[in-house]
Amino acid sequence: MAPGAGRGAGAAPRSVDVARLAGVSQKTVSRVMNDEPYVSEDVRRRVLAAADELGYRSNNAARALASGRTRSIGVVTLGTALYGPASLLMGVERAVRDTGYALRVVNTMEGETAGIAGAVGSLLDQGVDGIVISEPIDEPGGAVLSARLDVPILVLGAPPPFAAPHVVTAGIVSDQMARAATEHLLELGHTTVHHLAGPQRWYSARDRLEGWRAALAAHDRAEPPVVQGDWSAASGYAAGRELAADPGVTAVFAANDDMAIGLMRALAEAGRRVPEDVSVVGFDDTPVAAYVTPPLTTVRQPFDAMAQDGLKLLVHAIESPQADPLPMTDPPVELVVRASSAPPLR
Amino acid sequence: MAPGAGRGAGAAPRSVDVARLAGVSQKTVSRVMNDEPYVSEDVRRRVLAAADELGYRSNNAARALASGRTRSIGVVTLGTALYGPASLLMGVERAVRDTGYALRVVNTMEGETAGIAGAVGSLLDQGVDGIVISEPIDEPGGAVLSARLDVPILVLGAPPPFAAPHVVTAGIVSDQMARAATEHLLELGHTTVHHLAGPQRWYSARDRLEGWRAALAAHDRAEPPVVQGDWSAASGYAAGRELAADPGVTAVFAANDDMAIGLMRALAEAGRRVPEDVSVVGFDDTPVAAYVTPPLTTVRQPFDAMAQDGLKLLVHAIESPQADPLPMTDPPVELVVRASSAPPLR
DNA sequence: CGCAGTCATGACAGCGCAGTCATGCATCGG
DNA sequence: CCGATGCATGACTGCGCTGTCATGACTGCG
Repeated sequence: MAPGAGRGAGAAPRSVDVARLAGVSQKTVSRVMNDEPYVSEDVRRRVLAAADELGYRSNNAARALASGRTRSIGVVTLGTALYGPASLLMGVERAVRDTGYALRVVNTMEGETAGIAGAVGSLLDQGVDGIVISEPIDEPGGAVLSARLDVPILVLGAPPPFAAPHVVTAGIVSDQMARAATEHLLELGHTTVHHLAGPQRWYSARDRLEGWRAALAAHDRAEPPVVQGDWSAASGYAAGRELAADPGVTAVFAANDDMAIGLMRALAEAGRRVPEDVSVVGFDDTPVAAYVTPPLTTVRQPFDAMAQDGLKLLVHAIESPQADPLPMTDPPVELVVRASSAPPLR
Repeated sequence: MAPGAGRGAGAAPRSVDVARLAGVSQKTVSRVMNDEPYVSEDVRRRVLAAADELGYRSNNAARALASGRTRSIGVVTLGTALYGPASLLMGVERAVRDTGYALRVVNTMEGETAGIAGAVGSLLDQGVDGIVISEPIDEPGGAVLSARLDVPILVLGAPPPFAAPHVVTAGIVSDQMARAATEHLLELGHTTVHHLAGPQRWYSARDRLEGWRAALAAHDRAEPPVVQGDWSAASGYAAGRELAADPGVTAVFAANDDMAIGLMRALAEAGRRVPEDVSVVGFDDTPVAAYVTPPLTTVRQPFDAMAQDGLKLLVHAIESPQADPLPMTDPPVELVVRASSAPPLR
């Protein structure tokens, strides 16, 4: 920084420049900018006018340094365009913006070395007041968080994959939804329901598996072997070729819509009609679910509500560190029945 | 800030703490942390060991304040989970991370008052070294950027919707791809090709329209009326009911896969077979495109490559403000031919 | 009328880092 | 053998803001 450089015309205006123009002290400008009390209306107006004239924007770095708070929240997501995670991320962005915080994003990829803990670390390096971990997955070696974790963490869609203080969780409703989906098929008259599961490293996949299992148990049904997929339509297709060969399969609950779509294609190719021969239920209600052949019965998740509820908790934890955590409300779930599920032919 | 509070055990360590432990000056710690030259190997090791022992992380706000750079890049996206924009956002995240910058995200929603200019403003408030605008749309009143825009901007997937200095653009290849898709249908022997367009506020929608138009013109074909959709499968379905009623329609190029899927469903319901009666080509190659009925011929966009190329330009503009802009390389495009397109029956 | 209380404002310091410059020590060439 | 050069390091300062405290003006009340 050249000491005698003066401040060229290009330099961004600072609060003292505004202060000078408004004829007040720099501190008063700060008061106005932060909506602090004890500023007369007259002064407030003058300061705002001066700020506007100069095109003043307060310097965030300086504010963060002086106040010790960055007013930003970091999000860790899995770097995938899958409908569920992507929708949840959009919901989080909206919810964060509503709270007045800024958003920083770090993705992790499956199989990446640093993983979730690395992503959290990079957010802490950047300086955030809180962290959201969206749909975490299990990682090899387990996620070990920095011991000096001093910001609250919200884990969305799963119980935290690690032990840490200040952790709140929201939006664990998959199992109830999965159970509802399975029971829908049982109530249609199917003897049992097969499950096309997501990758078991994902909590949401395990959760849906549990919901399916609970529904079968509640109705005293035998539990057929689980078929594994990886969320992709391709894996659903592969699973479908297997299931199509088994005439005992009359109903399948897939852990997401993409797999359900791949599954239906394999069934069609094998000459098994949906829903006459096999009923299929998906999960997510992706935008195309209603328009594939046949239209897919599926479960709609309230991503926005989950994100909003969760962020309320997080912001509460940030701004009232001492207070008790807020109670969770379960967001509304919806089973959308379409043509892919029907009573079995007899 | 309590003056006499001392620094409790809970306080985050600062560079002077590291310096004290390593027996060097605070400035030397700064040198080591920033990989500056003129530090002996011995000292470097001692400092790193001390930092590790204390769990030191440099304070980003202080660094930004002292250096005048935040080392972060802001992204403005449309807040949608649509496959295309979401994939591009993921690509941008990865590319930003590769450059060593942090990422801040602000969404805009269609119809939101603040719009793109507001999102850019909020990023400038936060302090970013560069801005990426991903798939901008036209806004009512036009986007007027702050006159005091002093950071470079990268517009991804469109020419900038506003005039501003320091703007670079990348990834405008939709029209070529759309043209290729249309020509694929013409070469199969179709007399003409109908177009199911995206919302015309989106540049990418207009671009695909232009490509389609160019292909028809190059082959001296009449240009049938354009059908309007909004990217959704529902709008594709609505358009499909219209098109199905017209026996002259034998080939349709849809501006994205979701609309193509809705379209195919409407055709099926109307008793028009795909591809025997009507060929359909989509755009995006969403994960389910290969598994719908029939599997969809579509165009695959190189989102990651677009993001990486674009960010290379942006970082160059950030770090070498004087230098000429880097040349653009066109990323690879791919037409994926599947069963939804075939020669017309005669 | 005098004192306490409230409101409105300013002076000052310090947040934790990087930039600038000074300094001390080793190395080299003539 | 001595000045010129290069390397390694430290002292000091300031980035632009917020927190704390001091100060003065104004209000109400006994």
